[in-house]
Amino acid sequence: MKKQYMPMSDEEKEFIKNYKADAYERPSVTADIVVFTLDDEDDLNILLIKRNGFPYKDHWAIPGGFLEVGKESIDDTAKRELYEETGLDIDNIYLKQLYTFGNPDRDPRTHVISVAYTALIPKSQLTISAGDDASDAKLFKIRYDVNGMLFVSDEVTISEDKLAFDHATIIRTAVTRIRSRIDYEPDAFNLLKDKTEFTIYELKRIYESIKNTELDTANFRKSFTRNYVNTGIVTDLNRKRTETGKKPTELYSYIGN
Amino acid sequence: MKKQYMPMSDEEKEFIKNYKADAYERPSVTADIVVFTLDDEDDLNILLIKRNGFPYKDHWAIPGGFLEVGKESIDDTAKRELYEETGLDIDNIYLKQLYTFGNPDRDPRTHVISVAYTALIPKSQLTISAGDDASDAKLFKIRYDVNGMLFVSDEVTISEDKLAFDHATIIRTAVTRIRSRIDYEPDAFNLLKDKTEFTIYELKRIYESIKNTELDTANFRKSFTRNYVNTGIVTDLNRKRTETGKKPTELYSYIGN
DNA sequence: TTAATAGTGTCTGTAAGACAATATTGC
DNA sequence: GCAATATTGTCTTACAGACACTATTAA
Repeated sequence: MKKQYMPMSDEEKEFIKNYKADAYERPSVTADIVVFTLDDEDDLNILLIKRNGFPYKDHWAIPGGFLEVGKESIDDTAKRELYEETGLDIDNIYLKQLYTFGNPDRDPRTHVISVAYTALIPKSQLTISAGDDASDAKLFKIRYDVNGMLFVSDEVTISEDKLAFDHATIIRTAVTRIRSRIDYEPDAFNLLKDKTEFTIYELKRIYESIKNTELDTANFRKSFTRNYVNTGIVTDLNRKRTETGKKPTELYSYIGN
Repeated sequence: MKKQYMPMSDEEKEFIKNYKADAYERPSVTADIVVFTLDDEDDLNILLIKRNGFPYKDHWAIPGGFLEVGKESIDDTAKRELYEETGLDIDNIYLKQLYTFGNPDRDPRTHVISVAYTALIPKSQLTISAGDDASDAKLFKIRYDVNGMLFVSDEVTISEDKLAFDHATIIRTAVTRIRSRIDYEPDAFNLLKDKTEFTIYELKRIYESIKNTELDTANFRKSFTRNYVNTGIVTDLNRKRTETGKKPTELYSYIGN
């Protein structure tokens, strides 16, 4: 790790002591998180909150919040906001930086730079509750119509132009990213209910939801074996799970690398 | 494109008018650019500047500068800084966002969020000049030793722990990124002296420099033909360039997609 | 036995890597 | 012809997709 920088000369110490950050106008910085999960029908969902303050009051948005300057890294801002929103154990969560959005007019208050993150979380670990800045929080299925995306829950459907800020763009970027990453990264394991004990079909359903297509069982097994079992990323537990009326299924455990 | 947000109610208009961005402390935001080029020996180089102000005075750093709040997007900051540093026509340049670095102690002055960019520019288009904030600017070959990277020019060699801020980390991230992207994206074309008229061997040398390995001519031609010529991304000019003592070489032109 | 799902085997096409062979220039 | 480089062809291996086939459970 990089050591902390030590000013060398008295002149430099003096400069830093007298540095006025206020000399230049500064923007606000937020971390905003696109939380993906699979619902009970194994459809890909994202978490949206309903804003209860201006701007975009009563609009749906992705969760996020402002960086606490000098106290935390922007990654930690994302972790903190995710914790406040979902209450989950942050350190074992898939949370990756996605892209930084910095148009001057994306927020009507002031120039706000948004560092966007993607999180993949099994629904069983999500405790969805409206936080301080939200009057509601819900999971929405991602659907498409001629105008782009739709966000569908049991009670509400939102078209993407109704989302707060540029959050539709952020979500589209996130969906594109996880769809392309799934082909060469083991991201899907993070959506398993229990990655220490799962069947290949549970994993396959995750791939199908993310890729939005059906996969061939035999071919999926071949690449699963080659890429994960044979490389040691996944261990065969040599145990089976039996469900009524079906042939028992082999169980695997995700080790990682 | 997303329409500009229009506040709906008088209440909301009032809120935005009275919004005090200063209520919360804000960080500074910079765009910093890792500029890659190939030198006359076809080695991969990066552009570094020597800082002439505190902090890290007289240390080498990647070019960059502060966002002008409310006036430009963070992408435009990167373009502007790159223009100020190299004087080149910004609109035809490969400039892509890399990653955002936001540790609170990466700059001793104050909390500075750095949105890092990668640029790929042919050396013939680079006019290297020290700008306002630099006493020198130079291209450096990237070399490796046991401790990590070295940056080597004719007169100077810098080990990565001598770079300003966390710029060694940023450069390492950038190198890793372009090395992996080269296998599935047509980034290499951006380093051609003239992408409207080039030979397959000029392109091959760029691939070899970025991947840091020798490539088989026959196999390179096969994938070049399949991925670029047959897809229309590259046109065969049906003309040859003849050099003395050698079999003439076919010329191609990059169209893009 | 049968319905339902788990799991295997085979064939085809494509692509990557190693490497041999042929082609065209200036001298 | 020869040196130098350009270009083509062949062989092997890996892998993805399509699809037919076999296996094991509960009822």
